[in-house]
Amino acid sequence: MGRPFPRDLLARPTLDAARSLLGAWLVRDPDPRRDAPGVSGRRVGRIVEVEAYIGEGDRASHARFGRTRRNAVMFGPPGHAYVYLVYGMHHCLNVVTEPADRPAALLVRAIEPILGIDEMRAARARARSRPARAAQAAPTSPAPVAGLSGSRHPVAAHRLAAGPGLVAAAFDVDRSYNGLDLCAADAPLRLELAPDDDASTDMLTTPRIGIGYAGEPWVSVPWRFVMAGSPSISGPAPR
DNA sequence: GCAAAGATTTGCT
DNA sequence: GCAAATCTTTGCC
Repeated sequence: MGRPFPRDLLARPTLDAARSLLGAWLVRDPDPRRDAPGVSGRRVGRIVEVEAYIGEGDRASHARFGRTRRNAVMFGPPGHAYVYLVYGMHHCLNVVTEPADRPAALLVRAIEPILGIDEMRAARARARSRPARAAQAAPTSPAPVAGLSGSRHPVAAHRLAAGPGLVAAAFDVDRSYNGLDLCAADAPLRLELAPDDDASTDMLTTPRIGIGYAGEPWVSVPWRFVMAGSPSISGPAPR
């Protein structure tokens, strides 16, 4: 078992928390209460891309509407999962940051798979073959054919979670995990410190993706953080 | 009560 | 490069 991720690192200003979260591990244990039949292996990946959403004034953040039923978790204590559905089909996983009553979170945009590659492939196949609404229903979907993604070619291992919707699909994250404490050592979905503090990797910052509606300065602030050189960052596969 | 848009991904032209 | 898929949430009447 790895070391649970310290909540203190997430209770700080979100841009600082982002640099701590980059490189951390996301761990997903089997969860028989809600998993599809056949899910038995642990999934582990290294977070290589996150985006910061900070405060009610951030016109790109869901918190811009003030506290609502959807975003209530963002207003809660740090270290919990904020999960929502975008475009009616994809789930997105966020890690809440900053002290309670200050709505902020980090969107997990990409993960480098470490363990449980086959389980991730199977989960992505399931996510594609059923509507998002059924994701929360009882675990009755049939086990998919191992190794097939539904496309002509199997997805390369390093691209399995290379995007926010793909992270949720590969790790079987849906709204049933909204509010879950990701710093708890016994949570089925949780954060862990990387075994070796990998300070060798450089971090890059860029503007956030897919928030053109927010206008300036929000479309330009460099609040997207990526591990330089990772083959698993979102978007077209890097050469 | 209804219309519109969205922190995306995929496949086809 | 563009559009479709899909459904919840927000905003306005």
